[in-house]
Amino acid sequence: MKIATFNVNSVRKRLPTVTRWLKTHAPDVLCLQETKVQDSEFPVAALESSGYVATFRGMKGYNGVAVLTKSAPDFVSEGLDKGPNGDGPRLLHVVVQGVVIVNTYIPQGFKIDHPKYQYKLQWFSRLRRYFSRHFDPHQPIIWCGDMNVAPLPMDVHHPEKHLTHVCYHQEARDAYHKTLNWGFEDVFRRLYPDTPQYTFWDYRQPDALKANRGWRIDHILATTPLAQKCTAVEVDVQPRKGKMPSDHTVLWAKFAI
Amino acid sequence: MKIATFNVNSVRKRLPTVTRWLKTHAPDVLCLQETKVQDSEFPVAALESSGYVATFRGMKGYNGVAVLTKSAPDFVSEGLDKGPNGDGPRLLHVVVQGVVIVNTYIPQGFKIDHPKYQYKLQWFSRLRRYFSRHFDPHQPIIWCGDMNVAPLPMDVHHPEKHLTHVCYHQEARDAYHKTLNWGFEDVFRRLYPDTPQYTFWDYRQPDALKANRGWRIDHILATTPLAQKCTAVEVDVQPRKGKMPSDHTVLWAKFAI
DNA sequence: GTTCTGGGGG
DNA sequence: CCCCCAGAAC
Repeated sequence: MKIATFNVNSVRKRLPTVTRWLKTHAPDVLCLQETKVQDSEFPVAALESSGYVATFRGMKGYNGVAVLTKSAPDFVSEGLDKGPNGDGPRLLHVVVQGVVIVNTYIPQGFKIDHPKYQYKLQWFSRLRRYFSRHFDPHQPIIWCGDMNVAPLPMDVHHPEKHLTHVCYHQEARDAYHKTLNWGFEDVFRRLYPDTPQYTFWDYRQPDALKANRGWRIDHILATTPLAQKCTAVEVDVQPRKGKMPSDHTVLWAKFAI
Repeated sequence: MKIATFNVNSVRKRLPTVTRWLKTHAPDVLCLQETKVQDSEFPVAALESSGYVATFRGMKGYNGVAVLTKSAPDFVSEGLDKGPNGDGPRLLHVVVQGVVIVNTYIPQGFKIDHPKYQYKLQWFSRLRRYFSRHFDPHQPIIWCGDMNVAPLPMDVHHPEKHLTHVCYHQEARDAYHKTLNWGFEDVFRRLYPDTPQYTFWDYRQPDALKANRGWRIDHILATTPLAQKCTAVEVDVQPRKGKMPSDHTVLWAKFAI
């Protein structure tokens, strides 16, 4: 089973990138974040003709998540909680081929002294509760998406310069790790303990890609029974290098199931 | 000498269309209207590498005219008058290969009961004065551009439905013809007195192009000595049919000089 | 429909 | 830098 995650920064703007990637890589599952589109405008048809079923939950202008699968999921749920405060456009939980997949777009947090940052930190604890409430770490579960956290110094260029950045600040890393420690493993780091490899390069940073000034903030995490079956993980930089790129690129992992 | 006119509706958005057209048709002169770009942002380099010198006068967001020539013009002037009321971004007057070329983007006029319509009508009389002040009808002069006037019933689909439209209203046609009668001939009508042929199809009209519901409002006019040497005129519908089209298309004419 | 503007967001 | 939105223009 091949599963991928990609913060598209508008699924409508990135439709050619997405369909080409699906064609080339034929993943079983592609999780998207920042689709930035209302459900009524989600490009279902284009993805259908690429051979994928789209499960999506979006809103006007911001956020939005989607899961593309080769066949319809056996189960679908959205948001951390029921109701309007559940942040539907940030979490999709599906079951495909017996595997639970939780696709999240974690709040970025703006600045460490802003209420949005507290919201981000709380999001991780709410998510940990979500996992506890619904699953057991012995189940095969994948948690993936844009976590807006670079877990280790090697996961950001010039870490010492970013100590107060919402994606590297100690509290954010702690909150992320606490949720991860519910029962997940970072499959990229499992296979490549020492390889610096980014998944995001800021549009605003000039020559960010050329100079490789990026961040590893997109992750695929798996519970131990699944992580043990992970045979390959790769960051595909191609989409970021191509034309009309998202600021993120695709991360994928293969599992022997 | 081959000269063309094209309302691009943003020269930046239409750069691929323009460069492809230059490559395919190799005109001596291409006049552009609605470039919608400040002079500091005009895409000089891209047009230079197509082998053309760009003379341009634009503003932020609206209007803007340009003349592309194979070599630098011998003379350049902008606007109907000196100063801020001269409407520089609506008129460029250049001299190339001994031929005067006046490229205009005539005000559209909004609605016939609006002050903008009076401004449009006045524009034609100011332009006639411009011709009188600067030229003689015996000189070889070309006046071309987006005139925002369909001169004859055959120049608009359903003329009877557009009697109060600012581009077909009698006063607008009269104003246009009065300026034309200073000493110009419509070279398209000279060669094709009875052929309905549009140059503009409204984006908003569904299937406008397919159903050919358009307007002939872009024109190439020449003083008699030059008009007599006109050997070919054509509306090239290709750019309007292609992807990312302007709402106008290219009109070109060839002169045996 | 398509492109601008300006403002918000990352 | 690139995306969204709403509003204006044609």
